[in-house]
Amino acid sequence: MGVSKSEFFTEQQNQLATLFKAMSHPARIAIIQYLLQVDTCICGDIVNELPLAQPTVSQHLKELKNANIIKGTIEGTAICYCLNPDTLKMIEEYFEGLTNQLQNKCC
Amino acid sequence: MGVSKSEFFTEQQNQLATLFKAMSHPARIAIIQYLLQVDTCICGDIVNELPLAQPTVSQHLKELKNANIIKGTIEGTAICYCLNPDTLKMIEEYFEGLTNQLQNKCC
DNA sequence: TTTTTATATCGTAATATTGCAATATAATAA
DNA sequence: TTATTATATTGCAATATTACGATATAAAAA
Repeated sequence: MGVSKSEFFTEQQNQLATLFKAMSHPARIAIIQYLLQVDTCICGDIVNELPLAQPTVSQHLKELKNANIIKGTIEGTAICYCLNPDTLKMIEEYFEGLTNQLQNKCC
Repeated sequence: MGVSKSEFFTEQQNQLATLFKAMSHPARIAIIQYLLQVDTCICGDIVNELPLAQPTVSQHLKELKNANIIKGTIEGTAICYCLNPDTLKMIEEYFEGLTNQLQNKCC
């Protein structure tokens, strides 16, 4: 059907899946890595950094913003995008807990 | 077009995107969490744990296996699935490096 | 051998994602 | 005011994902 049966899973499971979906495209990974690499948050040249047309980049930025992975504030005619440390920290802590729990297992 | 222009991105960016795509569905998050919770790796009852039909679960397991997030070994008539600590540790370390780099930024 | 049990694969319908041209919007510059 | 510049939205074609019934496979049990 193409529809995730999200109503059968917990809210946490759906939230995590949404976060990972936002990061499941190389262009969006590239955006994250670019925002990490630049010194300042006053950007506005993300479109030129990617091998994709402007509407496509805009769409990817929107998805990252919806997932709270990046923040965008209007800066005159440009828009200043930067990473959201809270969200990334949250994901890090999830994997930290995951690997910690794993250490007590077999495999 | 529906086709990711993966050839324009680095191998690392594509690999990360593939990993996150494998984790971008609540059923697959549920599988990971279930494998983490059970004491032993001798499983084979994952189908009963999920609110999805057997072919659907089989498909999700295949995707997690392709992404190297879980390992499956034949155990008689059943199949023993367990998490792959190496892959999960790798993702954890990626986010660790990411949040460490973020601490020196503004925002 | 036949049956049962566990899992995989095929085929297909419903829906989602990706990408971009065209166009809209909205702020600044001329 | 009329450009110009930066970004967003719309519409749509190509492709991918999700789900599952039907069926296949393959090992163990009867």
